[in-house]
This record gives sequence, C-alpha cells and structure tokens, in this order.
Amino acid sequence: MTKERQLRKQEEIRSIILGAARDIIEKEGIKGLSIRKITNAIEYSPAIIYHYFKDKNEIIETIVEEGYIRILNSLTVVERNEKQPEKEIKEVFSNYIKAALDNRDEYMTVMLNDDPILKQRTTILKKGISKSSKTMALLSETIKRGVEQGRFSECDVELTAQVMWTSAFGLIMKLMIEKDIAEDQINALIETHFKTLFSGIMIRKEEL
Amino acid sequence: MTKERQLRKQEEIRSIILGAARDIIEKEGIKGLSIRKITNAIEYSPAIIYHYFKDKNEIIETIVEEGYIRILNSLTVVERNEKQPEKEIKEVFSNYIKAALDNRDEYMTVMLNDDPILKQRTTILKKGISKSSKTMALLSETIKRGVEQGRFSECDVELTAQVMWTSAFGLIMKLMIEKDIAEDQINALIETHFKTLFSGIMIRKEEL
DNA sequence: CATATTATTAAACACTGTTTAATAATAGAA
DNA sequence: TTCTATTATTAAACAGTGTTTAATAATATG
Repeated sequence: MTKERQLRKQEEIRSIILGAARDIIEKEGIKGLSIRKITNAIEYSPAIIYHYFKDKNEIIETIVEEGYIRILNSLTVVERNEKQPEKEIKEVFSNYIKAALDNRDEYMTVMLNDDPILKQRTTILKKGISKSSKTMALLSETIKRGVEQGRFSECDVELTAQVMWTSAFGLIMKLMIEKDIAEDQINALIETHFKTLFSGIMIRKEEL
Repeated sequence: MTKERQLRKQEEIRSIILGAARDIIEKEGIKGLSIRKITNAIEYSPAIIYHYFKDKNEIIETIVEEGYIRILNSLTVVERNEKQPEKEIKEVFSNYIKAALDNRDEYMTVMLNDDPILKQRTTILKKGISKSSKTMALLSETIKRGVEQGRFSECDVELTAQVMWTSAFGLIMKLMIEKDIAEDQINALIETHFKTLFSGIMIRKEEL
C-alpha cells in the first residue's frame, strides 16, 4: 500500500468518526456528544478515537470550525447601493444573522464558550477576527460614504459600526433563544431592528 | 426538640450545602460544581445531598435564582427626568447591565441554557418575564413621553423599546465575553452605545 | 517469511450524578 | 428511662463520562 493510500484510509476513518459525531450533535446538541456514542455508532471501541484525534475537544473543534467558517463565508461583499447605503449595511448583517441561525450550536460555542473547548482554538478565532475586522472596515467605509453624501449624520464611524455589531449580536442571541421562529418573521425582525437602529429616536441631536 | 427547631436545623444544613456550592461556583464556575466537591468541602457523604435537595439541578437553580433576582431587583424605577427622558432610559439600562455583569454565571444560565437545568424553572422565568414586561411598559411610556414632548421622533414605541432591549442584550453579552474590563470603561461603552442608539444615523427619516 | 509498523481493543482509572439498603442518631411516647 | 418511630447519614453500587496503558491483531515493508 502506498503512503498516500494509507493516509487516505486514515482520513476516511477520521471523517467517519466526524460524520457520526455530526449526527449525534444534530440530534442531541454538542453536550449530548460522547465518545462512546460515537464508537457505538461506528461499531468500534472507545479507545480508537484517540488514535485519530488528540481528544474529544479536537472533534468538537473540528465540527465547530466547519460551522463557524460557513458563517464567516456569509460575510461577503454585497452589491453596492450608492443611493441607499443603509440597505447595503442591512444586507450584510442579514446574511450574517441567517448564517448564524443556520449554525446555532457552532456560533454559540465560538461566541460564548470560555470553558474547556475554546481555550486554544486560536486558529479559528484568528480567522474570525480577521474576517470580522475586514467586514468592520467595510462597514465603516459604507457609513463614511453615507455621511459624506449627506445621507447619514456626522458621527464617529468606527464607533457607530461597533454599536451596530453589538446590537446585531443581541438580535442574533434573541433569535437563537426564541427558537421556532418562521423565516419571514425573522426577516421582519431584522428589518424593524435596523430601521430603528438607523433612524434613532432623537430629534435634536446636538443636545446629546 | 420542637418541630420548628427541627426545621431550622434542616434549613441550616441546606444553607451549608448551598454555601459550599456557592464557593465552588465562584472559583470554578457552574460547570465546575460537583456533588462530591460539595460533600468533600462540608465533610459529608455524597448521598446526603439527596436528603436535602431533589438533585443537583435544584442546587444550581436555587443559586442561579438568587443571582437572577439580584439582577431583577436592579430594575427599579429611576428618578424621572422630564427634560431628558433619554437619560432616564439610559439609567435603567445602565443599572440592569451592571447587575448582569455582577452576576455573570447566573445571567448566562438563565438567558441561554436550554439544556438540562432550565427546563422547568418556570417560577424563576415567570418572575423574570413579569418584571421585564413591567420595565418594558415603563420604557415604552418614557419613550412615548419623549415623543409627545417633541424630543423624540414619531415611532412605534413598543417596537423601539424592544429594539433597545435587544441591543442592550447584545452589549451585555459583549461585555461578558470580553472579561476584565475596568468599571469606567464599561461606563464609557454604555454611554456611547446608547448615544448612538438614540441619535441614529439617518438624516432624512421619511425615506426609510 | 520475518520484522517493523500500524490499527484495534480490553481493561482499568478517575471522574461524574444518582439510588438502594443498611445503619446511626435522635425524637416522642409509655 | 426504655421502646419505638422517625430522621439523618452513609457505604456501596450503578450507569454514565473522558482518557490511558498495555496487549493483541492486522498489515506493510524489508
């Protein structure tokens, strides 16, 4: 057997393990995943896992990273809207929010697990930070454009961009907690959220 | 021994168990809590727990509820600010956010644990929903007042109130994730967040 | 064919939460 | 006080968890 074929065989079993793990996570969530459940499903002994993975965390990390990358990939450049830059911004967030909702477990794990798993997942986090900061820069630019063309009021663009992120994060969390929301309802919530966010409620801004 | 004294004795041991549990949670987080850690600390056998509590969840629920109530208690009526209702709103949120940050574990558990623990914690959730909806009503009223006095622009007050909550939730989560932030920095972030939220960025609102 | 490498597992270890049945301690009644 | 009934406490086990060790089976390479 050639070395390559051997490596392919190894990769195959690795992906069989990951496949079983994905199935379990889909049905029972990340917390429902256990080494013995995986090995029962693939009819191997529990110890086999440690021949293909360092530990259980490596399995979870791998799967979480896949989902997180799907989310990051949603952060693509959207069609430029010269007249209504706010539509551009809303579309970027809308894509991101939907991708996050499609990968709940993974998003939650990346975002708020400070426990065993994500201590040294620097790789995945770096990717996230890199992509997010690029998106943030793009967002700032769009806001700046809006200000320059007199459509947006004068503001600290970086700060405004950050508040938008924070606020969108809250919306994502809210939508994730209240599960079983219909697609069109999600769209409506995103719509009104950003509408309110853009418009603000103050009339005399100079007083703030 | 009178029946009362007996009950007092029981309550005493219950609170000793809870005290030990609190210590462990403070040091190692809720996930670090274990029955055997508790019973080692109080020098009892593991089985004793089940004489004073239904199960481990009841202990966690009790402690989480304590913290959550502290957060809910922060939702008190603030001094009315007739001229600047936005200051009133910001103060309400500011209190709430700080209370949430002071009770991280509890807040996180109540908010985003759909797993074993919070399935039947209807009691605690009802309290939360009741208090939150009262606060929400108050918030709506304040916004309405602002609109009527011409300080805030015309808007769907309930919707605006909801967006504010969502957005504040995002801010809380952000602040919780990025731990080790100084008190004054937190204040600054709250300040700018609500400033941006109030002002919005659109100039021609009628176009939205 | 023999050897070296790799794959796989049985068994154990140290943890979890929880239950059962037995025992120790104490309360109230005679 | 003594006896009984109640309560408090525990030892031991069960069924889980992740992980490690050492032995074995399978395969590749010389």
